[in-house]
Amino acid sequence: MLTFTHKVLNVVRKIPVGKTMTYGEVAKRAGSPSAARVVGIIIKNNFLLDVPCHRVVPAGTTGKNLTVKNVGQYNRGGSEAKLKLLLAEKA
DNA sequence: TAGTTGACCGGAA
DNA sequence: ATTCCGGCCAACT
Repeated sequence: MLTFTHKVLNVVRKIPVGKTMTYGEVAKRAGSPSAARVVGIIIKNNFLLDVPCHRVVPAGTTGKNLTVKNVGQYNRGGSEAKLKLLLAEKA
């Protein structure tokens, strides 16, 4: 029934490799521009590899500002692992 | 069942 | 420039 959760997962799943999308953008695409937090919660509770949660970064985080403090949290190996993955895919 | 928290964002003081 | 507030929806207690 395509709920917010499903939409968010679907959107994140569509993120191409080497690209990053902000929580706000995902939330916007999901149907609720201000529900960026929920996006994090959903992704956090979702452990499927189909959803590249490590490609989702907080707003203002660009390829230049990629730092442990800017990449945001990660349910797998912490911000460090997330940063590593992003750098590896972005290259 | 209801209340509180939470991987955020944008605007305001 | 920094700090505070409200908002959205799902998961946890």
